[in-house]
Amino acid sequence: MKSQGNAVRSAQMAPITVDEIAERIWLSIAERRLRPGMRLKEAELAEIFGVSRARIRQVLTALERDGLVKTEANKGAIVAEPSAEEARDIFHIRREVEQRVLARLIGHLDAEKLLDLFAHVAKERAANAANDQREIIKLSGGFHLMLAEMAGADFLWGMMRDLVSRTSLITAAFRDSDKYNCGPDEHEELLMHLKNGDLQKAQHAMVHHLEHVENELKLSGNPELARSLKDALL
Amino acid sequence: MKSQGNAVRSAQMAPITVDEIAERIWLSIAERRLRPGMRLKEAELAEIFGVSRARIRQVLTALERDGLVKTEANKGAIVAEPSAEEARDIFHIRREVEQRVLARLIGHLDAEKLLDLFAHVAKERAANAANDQREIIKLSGGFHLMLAEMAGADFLWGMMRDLVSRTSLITAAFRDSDKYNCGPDEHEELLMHLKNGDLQKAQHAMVHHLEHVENELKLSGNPELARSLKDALL
DNA sequence: AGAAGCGTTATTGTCGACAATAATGTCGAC
DNA sequence: GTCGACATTATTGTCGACAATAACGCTTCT
Repeated sequence: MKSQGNAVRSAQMAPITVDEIAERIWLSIAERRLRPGMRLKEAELAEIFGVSRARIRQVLTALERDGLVKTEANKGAIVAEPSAEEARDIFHIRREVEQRVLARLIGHLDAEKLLDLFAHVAKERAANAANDQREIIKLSGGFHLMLAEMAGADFLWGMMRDLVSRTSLITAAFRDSDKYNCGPDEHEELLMHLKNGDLQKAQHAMVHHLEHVENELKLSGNPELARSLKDALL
Repeated sequence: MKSQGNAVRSAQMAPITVDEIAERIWLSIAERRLRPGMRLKEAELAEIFGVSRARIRQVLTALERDGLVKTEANKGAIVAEPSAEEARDIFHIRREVEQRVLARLIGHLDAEKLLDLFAHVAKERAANAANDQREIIKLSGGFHLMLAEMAGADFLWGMMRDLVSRTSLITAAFRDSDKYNCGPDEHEELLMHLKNGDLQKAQHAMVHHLEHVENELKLSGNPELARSLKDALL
């Protein structure tokens, strides 16, 4: 079929932004619709999203910064293929960063922010009830990002965006079950400790939460199981 | 004066790469020739380096990723203005990442790599003796990056590149003396522990080293001293 | 039949020109 | 004289076209 309208997005509507495209791709990776090793051709993406290649190039640069894709000079971009070792590094560093976020947050945390956080967890719960995978993924990452944002620490926020992205990829690559496991219960428990102003317990809950997520992955044994075409075919 | 040759780099020589331009700017920032808050106009940079604006745009994107510049939509890029709090966050995270690097490195470290590391420190010593600031800066960061690279951990290496860049900026912004202080002695001490295969001592030396660097900065008291015009005039 | 060299095609990299936006300066009204 | 609206300028954002490079298939020789 050679098309009648060549782009998915029709003509005169407001063009999609770089961030929106990046999020769409991120979600596709997290949902395992885009698998590690898959090729991301610029022209193809440009057509799909109805934008110029220059836009797509910015998207790919951003995705590479967040560890979701890997680009090689003159060879284009593929969905990144994290190793189990790398996954452990990421979780290790993430635990440290998240603890720092909490330490910085506990200072300037007011009633309003706490309410927003609880409201966010409520949304997570709703998404879980509705079994809306895409929303679950977005909100799970969003919770951790929200903490970093409220902490008012730009550097840590940037780190967290990176780490959340990479965690999404890792989860997509190494979980075996289909249920996404950054559940609202542990988030809420964390919030209770924050509400009480107990940094130590909050940090402990955070570490436990992240270890829980990590332990549900099959990072043991085989370093990386067949995901790309070449791996699948030997 | 309206010029006779409009670019600094003459015509038919091989064009400078994005990475080279980024390094030049990084060094200028680390040497305090470019101060925090200074505006980086694309056209200006394009002229200086004799490349197109598209190239410069890539450079600025990379520099932003490493925390050296901050860009605002439709308003261009300026040299980043780190706060003292941010500086402390960065050192805190850097200590954790560096320890992880060492833990990963200690496994596959052979005689050849160790020799390369000692050779690198020797170069640092030579640069210090010659008082070559630019070389000192490059080699100091390079040592830490070298450790990450030898550890074979891509993720940690990316983190370290980011952290080293940001540390350079912080050092430029907050040190009062002119002598650069990531000295070869402490690097060599670290190597001795690595040579002995003593991870604990190596990590301890690393933490001590980084704390030493941090403590030589004036991060106390005033959150950030006047650097931009608006700060200077209140 | 297999492999190496070559031409073709597909894909990424680069650039210059134009559009959109924000900053600046100017004029006029009160 | 000062404030506000408007025109002008400077700067960034976007795009389409072209160049460079790498992947692929084909032919040919052994």
